Amino acid sequence: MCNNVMVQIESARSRSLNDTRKRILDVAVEVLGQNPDAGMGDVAAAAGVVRRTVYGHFPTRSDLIRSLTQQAVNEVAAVLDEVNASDRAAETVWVDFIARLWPLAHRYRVLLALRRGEYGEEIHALLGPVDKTLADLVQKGQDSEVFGRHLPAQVLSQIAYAAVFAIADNNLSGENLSARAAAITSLLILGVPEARARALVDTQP
Amino acid sequence: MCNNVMVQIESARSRSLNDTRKRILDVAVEVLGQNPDAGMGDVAAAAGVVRRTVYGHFPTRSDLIRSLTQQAVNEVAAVLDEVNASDRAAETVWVDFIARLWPLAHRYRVLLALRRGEYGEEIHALLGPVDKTLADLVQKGQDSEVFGRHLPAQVLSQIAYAAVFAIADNNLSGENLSARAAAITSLLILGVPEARARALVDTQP
DNA sequence: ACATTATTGCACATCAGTGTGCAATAATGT
DNA sequence: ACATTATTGCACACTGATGTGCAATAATGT
Repeated sequence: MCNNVMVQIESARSRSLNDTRKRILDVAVEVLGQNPDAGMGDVAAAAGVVRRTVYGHFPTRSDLIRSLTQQAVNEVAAVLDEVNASDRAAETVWVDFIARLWPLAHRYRVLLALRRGEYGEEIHALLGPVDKTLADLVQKGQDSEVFGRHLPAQVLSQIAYAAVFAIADNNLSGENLSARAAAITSLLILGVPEARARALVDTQP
Repeated sequence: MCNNVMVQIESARSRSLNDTRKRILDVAVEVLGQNPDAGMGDVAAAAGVVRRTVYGHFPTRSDLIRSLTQQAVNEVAAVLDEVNASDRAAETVWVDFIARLWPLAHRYRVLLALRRGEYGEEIHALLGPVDKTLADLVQKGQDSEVFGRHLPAQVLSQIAYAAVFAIADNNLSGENLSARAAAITSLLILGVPEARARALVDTQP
């Protein structure tokens, strides 16, 4: 019974706690996205705290990476599931997906950066469901003849959405402009004719 | 004059020397391509020599990376320059380029892997001329209306040939099959209609 | 056989990053 | 004011990778 009080107290401390924790996570996404080999010290410095504090929230570098990846995957998966819930045509779903993915793409390029090197396996595992859902969507598009068959759905989906991340990455100027461009390019990759691609993108803001 | 003899002797030793050096370079491409964070020890082990021997040929890890990158860039640049020499249409040149690039793509995915993290700047510098030539080629294609304008030539070229590397990477099965698929996909990215893309790829083996 | 050179094996110094412990201090809620 | 908790500042041990030095050894060309 006394324990309940303890628990309440513990959850009461959580304001400032979650605050710094969240800031560390945010800045870690940024730092590790730019340099996957950045250490705990770099993250701490960028977050404006001392290295020791980071270890207070994440006992291990692995834990930080894990939490980081988990959050990124969760957000992407949420977008994908939400968009994929309807029974619209694969084309339409894809356009919608890219449109909502775009704001996250540049931020979460850390996912692409971390897929190689040391934590690749783990990230691949976390990313598994997303990859599968995406592959299924592309497969569905291929079955209904709206997407091309020049590559198997599994790899085609990878290339198509990797391209979106790549475009977001090489994007130093107009954000709004490139959002359209990214969507159109990904549709081209999927084998959608340019005219049709433009029509799809423009009729769904 | 005696020095000449020395020089001759020094170049006479070069059989076995260049042999191990080349093997180390070859295996380093492989190892670092799979894991960019691999150390000198890993490379040595994979090459079947002792760590000390690697340091005998490459005084520093940086030197190894540099030589590695230089070789890769040289090969890609050679292909590109050779193909780009003629005054054929941009489409045709591109298809030719991809066809000759393909055998190198999987091997030199190390280039994409190393662009982030620690040596990114240096690699970017070495890759600069290639990137520029490629951008110019795509620009030329855009000027003659055979390539799309959904993205600026500079980033479009990056996306298009990065996709080729990505396809080569996700390629666990048919090599010959994917060579065509890679070429077609890259053309789609460049805004070439699918029918035209297939025609281009098929009429130029 | 001889001389030259590449390779090996081992020891060693160095360095950067990780992770921990603990007391002092600042911020917070009540 | 008080108690609780997060943060800080330092100390330290530990690990893994880098790079060097040197003598022993194997391989090579002449």
